[in-house]
Amino acid sequence: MVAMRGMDATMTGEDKAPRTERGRRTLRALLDAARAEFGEKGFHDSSVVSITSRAGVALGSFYTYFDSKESLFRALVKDMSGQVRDHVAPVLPGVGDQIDAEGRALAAFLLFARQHKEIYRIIDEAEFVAPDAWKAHYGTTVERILERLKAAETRGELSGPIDEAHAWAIMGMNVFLGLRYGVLGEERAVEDIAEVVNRMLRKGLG
Amino acid sequence: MVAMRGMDATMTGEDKAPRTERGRRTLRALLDAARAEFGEKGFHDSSVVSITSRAGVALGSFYTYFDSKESLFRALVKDMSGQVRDHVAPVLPGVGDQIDAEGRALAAFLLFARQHKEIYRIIDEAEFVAPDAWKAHYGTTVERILERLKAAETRGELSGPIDEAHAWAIMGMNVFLGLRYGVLGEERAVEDIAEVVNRMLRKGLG
Amino acid sequence: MVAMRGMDATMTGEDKAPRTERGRRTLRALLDAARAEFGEKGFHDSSVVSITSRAGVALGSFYTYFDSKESLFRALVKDMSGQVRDHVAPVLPGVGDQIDAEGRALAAFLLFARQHKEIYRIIDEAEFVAPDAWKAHYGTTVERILERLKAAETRGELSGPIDEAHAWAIMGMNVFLGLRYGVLGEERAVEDIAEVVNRMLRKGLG
Amino acid sequence: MVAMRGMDATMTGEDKAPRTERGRRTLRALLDAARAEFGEKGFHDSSVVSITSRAGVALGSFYTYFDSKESLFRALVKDMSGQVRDHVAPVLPGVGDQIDAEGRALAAFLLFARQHKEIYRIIDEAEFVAPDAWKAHYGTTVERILERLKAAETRGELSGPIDEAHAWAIMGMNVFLGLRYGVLGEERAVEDIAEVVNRMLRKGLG
DNA sequence: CATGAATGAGAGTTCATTCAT
DNA sequence: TATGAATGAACTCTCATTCAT
Repeated sequence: MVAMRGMDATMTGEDKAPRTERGRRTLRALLDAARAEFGEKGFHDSSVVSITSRAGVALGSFYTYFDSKESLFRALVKDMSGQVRDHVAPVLPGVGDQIDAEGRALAAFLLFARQHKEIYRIIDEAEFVAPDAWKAHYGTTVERILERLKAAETRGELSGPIDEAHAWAIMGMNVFLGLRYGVLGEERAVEDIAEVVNRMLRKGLG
Repeated sequence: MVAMRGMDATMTGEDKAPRTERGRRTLRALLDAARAEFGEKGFHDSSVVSITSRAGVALGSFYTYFDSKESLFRALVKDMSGQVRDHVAPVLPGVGDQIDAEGRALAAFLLFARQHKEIYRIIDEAEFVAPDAWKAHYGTTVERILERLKAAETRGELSGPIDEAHAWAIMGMNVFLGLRYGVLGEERAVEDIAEVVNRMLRKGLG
Repeated sequence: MVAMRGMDATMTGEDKAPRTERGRRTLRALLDAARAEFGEKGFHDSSVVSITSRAGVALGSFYTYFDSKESLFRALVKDMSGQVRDHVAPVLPGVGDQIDAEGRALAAFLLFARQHKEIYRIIDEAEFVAPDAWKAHYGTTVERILERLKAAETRGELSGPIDEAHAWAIMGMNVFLGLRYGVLGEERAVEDIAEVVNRMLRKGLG
Repeated sequence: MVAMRGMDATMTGEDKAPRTERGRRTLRALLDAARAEFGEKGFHDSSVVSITSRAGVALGSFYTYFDSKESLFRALVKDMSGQVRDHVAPVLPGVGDQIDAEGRALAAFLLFARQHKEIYRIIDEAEFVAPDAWKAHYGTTVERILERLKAAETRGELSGPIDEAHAWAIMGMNVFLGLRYGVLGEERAVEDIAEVVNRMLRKGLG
């Protein structure tokens, strides 16, 4: 992904790891509190005091585990990005061709978004707060989509030529459908939405 | 859309309108400075002092025209939302069917995004800073797309049934393609991208 | 009044007098607006813009007539102080002795306070905003009371020796009774209150 | 009144209480600094920076203990109101009748005012800055006076009928005598002033 | 490891006053 | 005289981060 050059997806290992069981519990509590807080109020209206008080730990303890409010946010974005991946990956192999698989992936993503509505607020805000993590998220997502499409093209399932733009287009569709039918409203079945896309991808609208 | 042409969406309702020519110049300077500042640094890293100093006016003058930093941001979002609309609308009528028209719309949008790269930072951040303006932007955008698709369906140009999900899918594609090929990189011609989408919408990928 | 040394009761003639009829009307409008504004909101929560807009004149016009917000306030305090005096003085001569006269004075003052409830807010706040005007008000008031009492003592109406403390005591009674039965509530007739004081002054409570 | 003795009226309900000894010291320093600052300069000319710098603590520490400049002022008014009460109450029981007792109360109040000259500036300004605390102060003061007078009337010490107006009259006398002979000048002995009032209340001026 | 008081840079906002028109 | 835009000093309050206990 040429445009993604410069993204730093490898900034793992910052922040301090807990060494005791008690420490592990405190860290967990902080992460959960942060996810709720950032999801509800956004990065700037969230405060470290509020996060620690949600977590039931002392203010100072925050800095035992994180270097800064930003570094916690970054950790959260990476975590959620990974979770999406882990949630969607298992449904990709299955009956049917790649277009069917993309439909299943969208359905799985919609389900995930419904269970974790805060994901949009957090990942979207990463554009401003943690640009590297944000670029990493969308960069790897689009790369994965493109690889799948290329492989399908090679297998003759798609009438190419497939290029990067297709992957961006599909990611955009998924993101906005996830926003609309995952977060903003749940009035339609995820399979229904997946079917709409499936038809579009298979035969177009014409 | 036509009804919107020329109307100053920036100063609707809130904030005070200037009564003299000098005041009009000051207001213009503030809006321009704000667009640049917010586009470069985002809402929270932008400051009113910095905006006024860019604009070459005194700090206090800001509050002659705007109630708050937020209200300026809101005004800007509405303004840019209107500009996108005004930029895209003229290309919609033309030769070919609705799918061709959507392709032209995307190309026009890409050109606009290239000329106004700050639009993404500003409209995206509105999700957090001015949620109402943000919802209004995407809400009217999707409505307009849906109307066009429905009309085309009625004309028999599209093999329905068309529903809201199609509009969201198309908006998502456009937004992410605009981000990728309008803002992040300009290595491909806008017609090229439009053609990719055109093919997808016309015949799918199958 | 030894303690009042230093008060500047003579600062008349500051501010600019209007020379035209139109100017006279503007000045009048400003004074009326100021009285209402200061009475409602107090000095610090009142603003020059608000006063001028109440008066229906332009902001800049304020400085055509007053040097500053404070100087307007000072003018108002002197004005109201004079009005109290002018309202009470006429009732002093009359049937009965000096104690009767003091009762009539209190009744007249209560009536005035009921018609001009803002007087308390304005004169009380003068302690902080225009100390000289405040000292002048209470200084001349107490002097006038003391003179009357001394004269009555000379006439044999009072069993002396009368001194300054009596005057302060009576002024204090009047001020607090005016606050209670003039401003805070009007449930008792002013003659009723005057009668209570009359009895106290005539025979005490014992 | 007795029930009030020793209780910290300063920290009732609002504002945060310190949990450590160090915190207690900081809070104390802030309160002392505030009393001096407000007493000298009044509420509006006092600033939080100035108060904290007097107290020798950082600006931010102010907000560890108080919600706002106003809330500190309110706390101070309540505190001083309580202190007056606690200072005067002990002298009420004693030899003689209720009129003697009121004289002792006035003398005690004068002494207190001499030691705490800032009390007038602070309580008077509360009319504008903390109206509730101001009303509470004068309301409870007048109630207590009225109760004492009624009880004395019942015991046959006073020739009634006593009503609320008497209490307001006496409070007014005390307040203005306290201002004149407690704050503005100390040239007369407090017993002297008390004696003047004693005679007035016992036999009137007639 | 946990605690919470202390710190202070920095931000947004107000408004009396000035002044060009 | 009247107007209202322009000015900028001054102020309150926030909050991420540090550190002594």
